[in-house]
Amino acid sequence: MTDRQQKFIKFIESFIRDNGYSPSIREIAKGMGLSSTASVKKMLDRLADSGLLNRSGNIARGIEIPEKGIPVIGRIKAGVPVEAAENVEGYMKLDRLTIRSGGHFFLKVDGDSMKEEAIVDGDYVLIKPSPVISNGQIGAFRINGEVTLKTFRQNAEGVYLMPANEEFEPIPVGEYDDFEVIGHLKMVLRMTEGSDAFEPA
Amino acid sequence: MTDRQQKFIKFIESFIRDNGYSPSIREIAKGMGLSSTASVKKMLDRLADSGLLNRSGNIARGIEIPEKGIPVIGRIKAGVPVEAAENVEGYMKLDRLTIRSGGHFFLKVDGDSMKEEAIVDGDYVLIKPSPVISNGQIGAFRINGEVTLKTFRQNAEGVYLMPANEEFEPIPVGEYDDFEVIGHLKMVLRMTEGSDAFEPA
DNA sequence: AAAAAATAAAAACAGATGTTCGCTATTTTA
DNA sequence: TAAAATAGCGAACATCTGTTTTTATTTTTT
Repeated sequence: MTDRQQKFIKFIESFIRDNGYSPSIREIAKGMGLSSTASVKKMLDRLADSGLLNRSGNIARGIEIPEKGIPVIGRIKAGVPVEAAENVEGYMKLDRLTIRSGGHFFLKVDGDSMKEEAIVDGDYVLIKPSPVISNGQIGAFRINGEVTLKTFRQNAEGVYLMPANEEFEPIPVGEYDDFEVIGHLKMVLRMTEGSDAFEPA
Repeated sequence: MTDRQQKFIKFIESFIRDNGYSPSIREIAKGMGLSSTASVKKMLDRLADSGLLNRSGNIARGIEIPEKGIPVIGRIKAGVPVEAAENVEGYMKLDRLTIRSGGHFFLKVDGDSMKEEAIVDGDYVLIKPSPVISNGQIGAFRINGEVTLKTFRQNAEGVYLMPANEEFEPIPVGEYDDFEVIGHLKMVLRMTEGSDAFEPA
């Protein structure tokens, strides 16, 4: 990718970030200091050929720039800066979930009853709503008027909600009238102190 | 918000999700089974008045639906469905980080040396690159040709990288020539089995 | 140095797109 | 029940927007 191409991409990316929709060809021309739309179109065609952006032909403001997301870095060779492209194993797009969130929600974890599962106080757990859950899966449940995160366990002795911490006792579901499977655990997310990126607004 | 308004929003949201750009008024009309663009415009104006969507007037495909993100649910009253609006404490937008990722990257955790900090094998840790780190902070380090996630500890005895697991020994930094602070921990993210939403692509 | 490719301009064109107007039917509110 | 708001249609209009064509200049490649 040439410098010039890079500049086009940057402009389009920041336009989309600022406006929520992509720029028209004339807006790109203006932004790049050009006075002809033809020049812009040629560049866009070339960028599209290279796969650096996607266009749905003839559609107004239909430019899409493929989101790479945040790099996932694996093996790192000694002496090589961690940013080195050769170490990037892939990219993680956190926003995919936001977009296709089919009723998912976060619960903020209160207490350490799932400590042995590496889920601790203050963590956010992403729950996928579902009325059923498999044996051994971790999920969110409503029992006796409270919502709790536990492992679902069902055997000959009955159904239990299992904590993952010696200090807590299994909850015998049979002893309560009020029981509901809310959903099951899909993700655990923990923000460390001073991390402002994910503050729920 | 009326049912009808809800349907408009849903259609527009899914169109944007599918295409990457918002629908034209005629496309909305078609999608909603209407034959006049005027009807659509009226509805869009009303939705915009209510703040349910944003339009930058006269701009083709300029509809934006404010992203709320994923709801964070806190206290939940007995008997109330978890989706109840009154329980939503806020919304978490995961995509904010993607956008403003200033060099952040994920490391996939290998091993259980930070188990006591509730960071386990297979977790993804988000690292903010930085050449410095405070005493007691968890960070990523390169030492002796390997990258490791540890707690940084500095006292009268020297500098150590502390594991959070009895089975591992502190690493005395002074004994190695090759040492570098890569960055510090900002987030821990764990995908549970069968969670396809965050597969690094 | 000559040929090829990239960059750019200006103008014209066609189609896509948002807006407006007049009119009617239905639903909701007072 | 009467008035007001909502929903809808169809047509006409103005603008926005992507495309194409022609020509010229600059840069890169051979």
